[in-house]
Amino acid sequence: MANIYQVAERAGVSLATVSRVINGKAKVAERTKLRVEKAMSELGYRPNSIAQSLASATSNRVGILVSVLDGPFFSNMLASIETTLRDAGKHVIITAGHSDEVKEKEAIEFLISCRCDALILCIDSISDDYLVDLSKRNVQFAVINHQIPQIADRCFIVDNEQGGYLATKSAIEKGHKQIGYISGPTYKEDARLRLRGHQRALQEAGIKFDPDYVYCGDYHDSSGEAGFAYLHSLEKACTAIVCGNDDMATGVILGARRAGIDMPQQLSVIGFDDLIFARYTYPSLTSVENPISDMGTMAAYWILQTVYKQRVGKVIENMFEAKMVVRDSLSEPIYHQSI
Amino acid sequence: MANIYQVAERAGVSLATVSRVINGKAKVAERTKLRVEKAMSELGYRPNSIAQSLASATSNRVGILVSVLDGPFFSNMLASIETTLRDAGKHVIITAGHSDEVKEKEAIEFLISCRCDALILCIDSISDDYLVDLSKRNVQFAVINHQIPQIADRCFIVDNEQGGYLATKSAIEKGHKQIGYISGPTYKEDARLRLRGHQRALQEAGIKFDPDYVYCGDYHDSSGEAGFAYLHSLEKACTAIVCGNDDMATGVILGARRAGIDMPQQLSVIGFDDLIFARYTYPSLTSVENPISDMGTMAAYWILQTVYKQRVGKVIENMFEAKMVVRDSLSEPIYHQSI
DNA sequence: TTAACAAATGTAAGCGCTTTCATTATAACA
DNA sequence: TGTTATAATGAAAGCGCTTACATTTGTTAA
Repeated sequence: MANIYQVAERAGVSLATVSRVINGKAKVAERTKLRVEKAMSELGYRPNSIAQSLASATSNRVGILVSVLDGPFFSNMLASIETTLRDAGKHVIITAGHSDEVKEKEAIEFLISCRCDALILCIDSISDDYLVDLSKRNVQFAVINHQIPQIADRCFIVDNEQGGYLATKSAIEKGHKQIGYISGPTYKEDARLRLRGHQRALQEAGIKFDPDYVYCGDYHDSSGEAGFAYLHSLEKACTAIVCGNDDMATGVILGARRAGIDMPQQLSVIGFDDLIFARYTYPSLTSVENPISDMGTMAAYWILQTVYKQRVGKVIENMFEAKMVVRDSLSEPIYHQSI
Repeated sequence: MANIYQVAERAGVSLATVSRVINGKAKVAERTKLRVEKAMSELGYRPNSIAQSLASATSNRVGILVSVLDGPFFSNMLASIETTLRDAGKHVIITAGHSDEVKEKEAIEFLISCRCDALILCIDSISDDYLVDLSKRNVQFAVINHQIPQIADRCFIVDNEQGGYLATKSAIEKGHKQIGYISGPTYKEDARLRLRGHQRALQEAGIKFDPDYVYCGDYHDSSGEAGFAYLHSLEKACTAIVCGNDDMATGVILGARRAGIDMPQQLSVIGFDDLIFARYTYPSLTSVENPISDMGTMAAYWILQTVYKQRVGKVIENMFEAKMVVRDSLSEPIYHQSI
């Protein structure tokens, strides 16, 4: 493939001039610019991005680290990040951390050794302290789904507390009073915040919060089943179960069906995330939308603006609203209907 | 960050020697090797992969193009490709083609201009001819999910005919005789092959193939619903519907439930792909496993072997077996049970 | 001891660009 | 017309490596 010398020769200019028309920064006389462009297209010339990177000390690579690459949660986000960054001429390198602290750190080091200009991190096993340290090593990065006070400007999150609040509130509005909650692991901040929102909704409605009606799961569907079994065994049965995510809600649905419980008549179920399969469960799952894709796009814009000094016509927002997506798995409780 | 000169200086050797210990190809005396390694770790040195790429004319990048990045189908595959290639020290650049011919071609050009050493293509809108041409432009690539005779050695596919055969055969074995089929768009080879397998299973069982019992959908769930409506309206109703993929099978389930049909008692449904949500539908979906993830891994091995001349201890296979995954949506037909 | 050869290491060119600084062409004005 | 300011272009160094080739060092055998 042709290189910049050959273009320069063909256009009868120096390679510096060719470089100028490639980058469009410095000004070049219109006539010579046309000559150069003609030579470039005649030769089918494409700048060698590797040489550009080496000479300019900018790789134009953005590294993305997600905790799980397989599974539906991040795929929309990856798609929107990829689109946004590719439009800006950046390359996206994607790695998976497999929800493991060691592997996630390795992946970060891998991305750094790839000379990424910036990273987007969607992780769940790495401590805040590590990330704060990372920010001091002058590694540029954005964090999705995780709020770290010291570096809040580069964190992009959904309002988890509000999401938990809305989920429980929507159950209360249907008339539910006995509401179980299956939480994600409470060492995770998002799980804690969602639970806190749940409590606030109860309190606001004058319903006493009873810790016995909270089961702490691990965000996987099996713990949804286990949580259902636990809540089902309690003296006073729940008429609704709010879950910290959709996977666990799915587990509840499976468990409840196995127990011969009619949904939503006898039991309403609410999830969180609004994953793609929420509409395929039976009954279709009412859930809190997690705008993970918007967060990814915003993180990409933040990087374009902060790292690449591009003017993106966007206001950078760090916190995203949660919204209810109501489907069939939420209805009025049976004792309410029978009045 | 330190560069190779500083390492060389600290170790008291020339930079060529440092380069040799980095790459491990040429031999270096054990003593000097240790000195160099000591210097590297003391300086926290990491080779600059961009400079390596430029000097060696190998980018160590592999580009992946998938037709849809959002959605569950490819995410497992991406995960396994990424793991395999990262272990081999390659960087993975992922792009989406959005099932659009122009965009897919643009994406290929983008990946080429990224100087990828090789591509892995999972696409559905680009013609065979284009890919054959591409192979002549000495672009190295593997194709997943698509069989092209001229370049068969670099194509990795599931045995679609066998998959379609197995799906229908499993229905026949349960006693179904009136079996509807909802096909993917027949301009796609995989859809045609799956349908052909369906026909073979019927023929083998002595059931006459009736084209009226085939509905041609577009692989999306809405066309599953439409296909159900069509098959349901026929004089003699089907007791089982075999679908070209899981999305359409999901559409059938939704449509059938809306029509008040009991599944699987009154209607069995079989999908293809065994997507992650197959176990969450109700009834849980019997499907043909599409080993997309294994195919991705194999394509990665093929690239490591063919492009990077690495010895991978693997036999490269191009065609993968389809396997039935039986769940609740397939049962004996009602008239059979009542005997 | 020394010739002959192999192993280890060094030298230097080059990969294809960007960018600083120097130079030349052009324009503006007295 | 000559002078100066300004715009356009060119020359050349360097980004951090790899690698062909040259040189030095070490080893073996006569």
